[in-house]
Amino acid sequence: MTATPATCDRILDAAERLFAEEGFHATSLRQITQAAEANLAAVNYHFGSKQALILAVFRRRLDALNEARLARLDQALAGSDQPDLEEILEALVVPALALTHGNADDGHRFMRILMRAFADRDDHLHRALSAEYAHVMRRFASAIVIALPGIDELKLRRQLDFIVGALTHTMAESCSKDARAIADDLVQFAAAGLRSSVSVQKPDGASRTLEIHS
Amino acid sequence: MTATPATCDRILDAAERLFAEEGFHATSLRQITQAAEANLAAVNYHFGSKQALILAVFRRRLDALNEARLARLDQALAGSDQPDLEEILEALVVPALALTHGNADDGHRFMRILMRAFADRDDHLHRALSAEYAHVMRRFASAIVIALPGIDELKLRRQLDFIVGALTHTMAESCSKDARAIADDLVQFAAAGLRSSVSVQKPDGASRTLEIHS
DNA sequence: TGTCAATTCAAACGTTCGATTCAAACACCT
DNA sequence: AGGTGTTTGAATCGAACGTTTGAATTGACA
Repeated sequence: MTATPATCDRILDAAERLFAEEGFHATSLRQITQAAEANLAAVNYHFGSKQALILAVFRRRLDALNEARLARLDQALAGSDQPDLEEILEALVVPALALTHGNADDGHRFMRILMRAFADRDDHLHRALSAEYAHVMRRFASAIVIALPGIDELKLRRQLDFIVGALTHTMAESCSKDARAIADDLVQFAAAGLRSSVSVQKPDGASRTLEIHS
Repeated sequence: MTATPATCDRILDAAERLFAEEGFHATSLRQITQAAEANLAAVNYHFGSKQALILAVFRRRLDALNEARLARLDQALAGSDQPDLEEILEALVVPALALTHGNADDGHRFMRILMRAFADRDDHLHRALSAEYAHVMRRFASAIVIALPGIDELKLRRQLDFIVGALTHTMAESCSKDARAIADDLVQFAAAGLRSSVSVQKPDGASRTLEIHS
């Protein structure tokens, strides 16, 4: 299918850039193939259809992103019986800015695409995205339950959505040079938010979290 | 311009629904006018162009949303010299779910549109959106600085982006019947995140922040 | 060098798009 | 009723869309 690296990848790169800038439907195959210096028919030859190209652009990075997240999560959990919450959150957040494998704007662009995909009722795309994300989020939820025993799991699901939303929105809006600082701030912000729901839930004196009062 | 309520508003309603479901570019004027039981030419007559219709759909709710936010913010600030952080955050979050003025799905739909608009490099739309949001966010940042004196203002800007991203993402993804619980969780989550950056910044004993109530 | 499969190319297909036109229908005022 | 400005209707425009086709080109192996 995708034997040669040349045309096939040039199309993926051009499509990713244009999709991020203009959107899926607003970008024509003629724009993509022109930017990729490829023939118009090359898209349907290599990918079958425009919809399949969208999915290919999408999977190329998201698969790697979520794989990196889970690998880093395993690493964070391997240390001890009581994993560090901040390390878990870094496993969720930091790989997102490692998307910038070559061009420094790649991560920024892909976050825009990610936000579009979330916003789209594109069905095929939205379905595939939600399914894959659900698996990853379940893993992270389990890890956080270990790090913060007693946390309400329904609330945790929502809070994970908060974190993903904050990460996606902020990285899509901000320039990529701030990505590292954003990630650090988000980890701290999210850790405090998560801990707060535990300390409210378990007001018994032995709470190890949040004992900075007056 | 928009004297009669009938056709003009029917078009706006249909456009909002279709934009949320299909996206701006994927929705044709023919779909909109057919759903609105109006003539194709009515769109260009009433709004001038498709782009202007998008802006009109957008402004109709966003103006009201941000107005409600600022009104509730003023109310939260009027109470005392030391405003309550949770009340400020509620002023940011709660009006978003009050968008559901008639149909319960309206707010959910509009959040999808909002996310699309953020993701779009639509330029006119993105520019107008960012400008209007910047004004509101500046007001909220000032209020939070009063509620949490000593907070780092650059970090606060990022944290406000976290909150807006979490709100938009979560309300767009979840069904609207959970909106109230989501808002409550988000306020608590965000308040803890904001307070954490202050307590880290000012570890001197007299920190008045973070007094775990109840 | 000849062969064959993989890839690229130019050209065209039918469809749908946003926009425009002009006449008919409507509402409102004197 | 007659005149005026506003709104809708049906038809049509050129442009751009995604897709398809079949011939030209390439490159590896015999």
